[in-house]
Amino acid sequence: MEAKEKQLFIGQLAIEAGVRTDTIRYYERISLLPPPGRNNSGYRIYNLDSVTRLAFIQKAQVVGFSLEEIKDVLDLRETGKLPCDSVIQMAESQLVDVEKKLSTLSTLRDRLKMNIRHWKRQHSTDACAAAQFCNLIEEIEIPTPTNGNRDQKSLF
Amino acid sequence: MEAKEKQLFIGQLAIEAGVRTDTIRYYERISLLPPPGRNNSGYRIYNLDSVTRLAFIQKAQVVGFSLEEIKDVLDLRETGKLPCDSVIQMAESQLVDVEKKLSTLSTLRDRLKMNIRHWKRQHSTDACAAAQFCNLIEEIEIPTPTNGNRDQKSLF
DNA sequence: CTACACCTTGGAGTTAACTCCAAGGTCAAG
DNA sequence: CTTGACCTTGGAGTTAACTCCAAGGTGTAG
Repeated sequence: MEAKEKQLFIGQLAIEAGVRTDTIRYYERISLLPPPGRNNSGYRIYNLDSVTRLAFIQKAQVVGFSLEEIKDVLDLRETGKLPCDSVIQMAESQLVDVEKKLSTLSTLRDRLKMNIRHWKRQHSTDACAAAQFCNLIEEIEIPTPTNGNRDQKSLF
Repeated sequence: MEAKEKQLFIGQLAIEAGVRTDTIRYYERISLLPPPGRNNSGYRIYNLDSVTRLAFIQKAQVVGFSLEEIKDVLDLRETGKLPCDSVIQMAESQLVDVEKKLSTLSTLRDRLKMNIRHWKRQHSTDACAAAQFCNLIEEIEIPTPTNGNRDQKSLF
C-alpha cells in the first residue's frame, strides 16, 4: 500500500519542471543530468528526483550560476570529498558577488518604487517619464567590476 | 583657461571604460553607440560622454538588461516622447522581477554567511562541506517562474 | 626614416544555452 | 488498423554578446 515511485516520460517531466524536452536532452548531453533509465522501447524514464534536480538547476541559474558551475557543484556533491577549503573559498567569493548584486538591485528597486509612485501622481502631466527612467539607471552605483583580475574565472 | 573637452581614441576609451575596443565597435554596429566623430585619417574620436554611456550600459547589464533593452531605453530617452504609460508599465514589471531576484539572492546570502561561519569553526573535521553547500542552494525558495506566460518577453 | 604601437574594415569564429529538424519507432483510442 | 500524440537519434541552426583576423593605413619616439 506504499506510494509507488512515480514514473515520468520526458514530456511529463518537462511539464512538471517547466522546461522543454529538448532542454532536458541537452542537459543529458552535457552531463548535467545523468542518463536516465529506459523502458523496453527506449523511452527515457524519470522519477521525482529528476524534477528536484531540474528545480535545483533552475534555482542555481536564477542566482547566476552557469550550467558548467552547476555541474561542478553537483559533481562535488556526488563525490562528496573534494578539497573542502576550495569549497569554502568558492562560497566566500560567491558571497562577495551576491552582496554586490544585492546592493545594485536594492538601489534599483528603491529608485523604481519612488519613481513609479511619482510618475503615477503626475500622470496627467505631458512630460514623459522616459528621461527620468534613464537617470534612475544612471545613478546606480556600479560595484567595482567584480574582480580586478579579468582573466580569473568568476563564479557569478 | 577652461578645461578643454578631452578627446579619446578608441583604445583609450576602452581603457577608461574597462571594455575592449572590439566591444565598442560592436556596440556601434548594433547602434547601441552612435557613430562617433573621426579625425582626418578616419580614427574614431570620443569624449567623456562616451565613457558615461559605456558606464550606463554596464550598469544596466549588471542589473539584468539585455543590450536590446538598453538600446530601447536609450532611444526612449533620445526621442523623449514615446508612450509614458508603457514606460511606467515597463518599470513596474521590472520592479516585480527585481524584488524576486532580491529575495532569492538575500536568502542565498544569509545561508552562505551562516554556512561559511559554521564550516570555518569545524574546519578540522574531515566531513566535507560540499554536501552542505548543495543543500544550501537546494533550499532556496525559487520565485514562481517570473511570469506564467512563457512567450511574453520578460525584461529580466 | 624606421620601428612599433596604434588605428581602419568586413567578415568569420566563439561560447553558452538552447531549439529545431528529419526520419523513424511506439502506443492507446476509435 | 489507422490516426495522432508521444518517443528516439544525430546533427544542424539560433541568439546574444562578444572576439578575432587579415590586410592595410597612421603617428610618434629615437
